[in-house]
Amino acid sequence: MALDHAILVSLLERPGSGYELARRFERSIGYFWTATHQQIYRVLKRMEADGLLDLREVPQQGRPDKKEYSVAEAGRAALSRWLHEPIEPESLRHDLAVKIRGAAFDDPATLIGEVERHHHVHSDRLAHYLAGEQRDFTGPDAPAPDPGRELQHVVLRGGIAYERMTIAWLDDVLATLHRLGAAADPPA
Amino acid sequence: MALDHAILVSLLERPGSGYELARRFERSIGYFWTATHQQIYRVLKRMEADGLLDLREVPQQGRPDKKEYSVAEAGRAALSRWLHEPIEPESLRHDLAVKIRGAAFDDPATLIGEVERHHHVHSDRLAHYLAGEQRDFTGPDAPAPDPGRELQHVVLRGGIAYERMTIAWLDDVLATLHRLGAAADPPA
DNA sequence: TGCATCATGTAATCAGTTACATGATTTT
DNA sequence: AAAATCATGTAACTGATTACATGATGCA
Repeated sequence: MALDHAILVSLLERPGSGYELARRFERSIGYFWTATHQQIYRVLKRMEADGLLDLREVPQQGRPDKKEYSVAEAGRAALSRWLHEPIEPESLRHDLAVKIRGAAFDDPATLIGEVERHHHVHSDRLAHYLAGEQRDFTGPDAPAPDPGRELQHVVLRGGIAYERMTIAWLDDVLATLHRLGAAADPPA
Repeated sequence: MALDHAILVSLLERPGSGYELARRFERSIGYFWTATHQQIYRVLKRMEADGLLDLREVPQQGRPDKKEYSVAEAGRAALSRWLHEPIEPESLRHDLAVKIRGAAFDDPATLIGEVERHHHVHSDRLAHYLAGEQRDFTGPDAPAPDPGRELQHVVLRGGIAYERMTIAWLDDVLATLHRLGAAADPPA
């Protein structure tokens, strides 16, 4: 149930509405935990009912009221408890790896376009992370470091390392697929 | 629904029972896709009912019959269709990253033991992958390469790269946690 | 005698995704 | 006039996890 904890962390960093949280889950915290707005609304409601979150209805002109959630004392305690519990190192779920092994039973060249597409997506993500790192941590206009920011930065460095590793591996995959294609289908 | 496809790939590589598949999902294919036996039995039953798999009941002495599944023509076609469809590059679900950001609201030193534990697990996995690579692909007793094995190898190289990257990142995380601890709690 | 392994499953619950639904405001 | 953004939700479905359940064989 790490979505609960991801929400607690995000709301401790800054209180906000379900909508705002959903947007944060598209960037920032979403780099390492995803959730859709439907899921978020459901969980917020449950956590508020359980007393983990406080709710403040903010009336707005011409718009539906905004429900701003913040972390209640019980929520903070729940997060702390979770931080002290060991968690399992996660196991991967990697569709592309399944596809690559499956390609042995089809034409490996089928996958070249797909792998290139993934390569492109990961290159974009890397560029995006690096820009964010520059803006928020290493650039001249970055705010002064404090423990919270240091921890955010080390997590972002993890994302950067992951994207770099993935890109290098996809290069390896592409080279392998081309090699197999060339062997099966030698030039005239 | 990539579990279906992971099962198809595994059964194409070698037919087997639910029990055998469950064990393969603890190693080999399980390096990049996890599933428990309960899940596997359920999915096998459904896929057999849908005509994607063939079932052969193998009577055994003193033991319950073994149900050996193999891929039917329709299953092969379904796999091929899936290989030609684009899939979304997966988004991460990384509990530990959530914890690290959460540590800003608790004592960061809490996490040192946890991070060391993960470091240990990933080091073990890396050693295990490297031994497997030696045994199956690069060592003197490794079978001759063919396209299927080349693809298995490139997937394994991905696992190795992932573990190496993760270990290096966890070193970075540990150094960061120690630095924060030292700053908060200077030596006497 | 007890534990691990082989071999199979059901039931209940929880988490996550997809589709549907509404309605105002702001920007192009 | 249309599209994007702000803001909230329900309902149905699918997928994954956890707990429970059975029973033989073989090893220490």
